[in-house]
Amino acid sequence: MKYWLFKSEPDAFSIDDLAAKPNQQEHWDGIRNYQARNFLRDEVKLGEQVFFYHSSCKQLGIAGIAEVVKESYPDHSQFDPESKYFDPKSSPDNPRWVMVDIQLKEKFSEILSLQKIKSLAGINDIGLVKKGHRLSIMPVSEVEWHILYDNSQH
DNA sequence: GCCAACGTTGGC
DNA sequence: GCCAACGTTGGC
Repeated sequence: MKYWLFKSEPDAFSIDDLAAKPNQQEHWDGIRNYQARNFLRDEVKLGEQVFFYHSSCKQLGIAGIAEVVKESYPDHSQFDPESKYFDPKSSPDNPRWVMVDIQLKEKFSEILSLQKIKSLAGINDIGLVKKGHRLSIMPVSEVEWHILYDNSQH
C-alpha cells in the first residue's frame, strides 16, 4: 500500500470541484510528464490514498484526501483534437498517456499550508520541499503521510 | 510577473 | 547521441 500526492491548480480543478462531482469522483486526466505517467501506470493502485495538493494559487498546500477508485487506463483527452491535452503522436492502439479515477475521502477544514509542511520535523525528503518540485504525481512515504495527516486540521 | 529548475524538441 | 533553444511549472 502506497501513498501519493497529486497536484492541481485549484483554478482549473480544486478539491471543491471534486466534491461537486457525482459520487465525488473524477478521472485525473492531463498528466503529460513521463515520470508522473509511469507512477500512474505502474504503481498507483486501487484503494491507495492520495493527498490533494493545491498549487499555483493563494493558499498553497494540502486540501484533503482522496482514494484511488480505478487503476490506470488511457487518458481519452490525448485523442481529442479539441482538447488542450491532445497529443498527435499518440494513438488508441498505442496510447501514450494514462489516468486514474479518484474519489474524495476527506476535505480538511483548513488547508495544510506549504509553509507549515516545510516547518515539520521529518518532512524534508518529500518532493514538495526539495528543489525542482515539479512532479505533479509523487509518492509519499508512510511516515510522511502520518506526520502530514496528524498536522492537518481534519 | 519574475525567474530558477527542469523536461522536451530538433538540428547537426 | 549531444546540446542549445524553447516551453512549462510553480513558488515567491
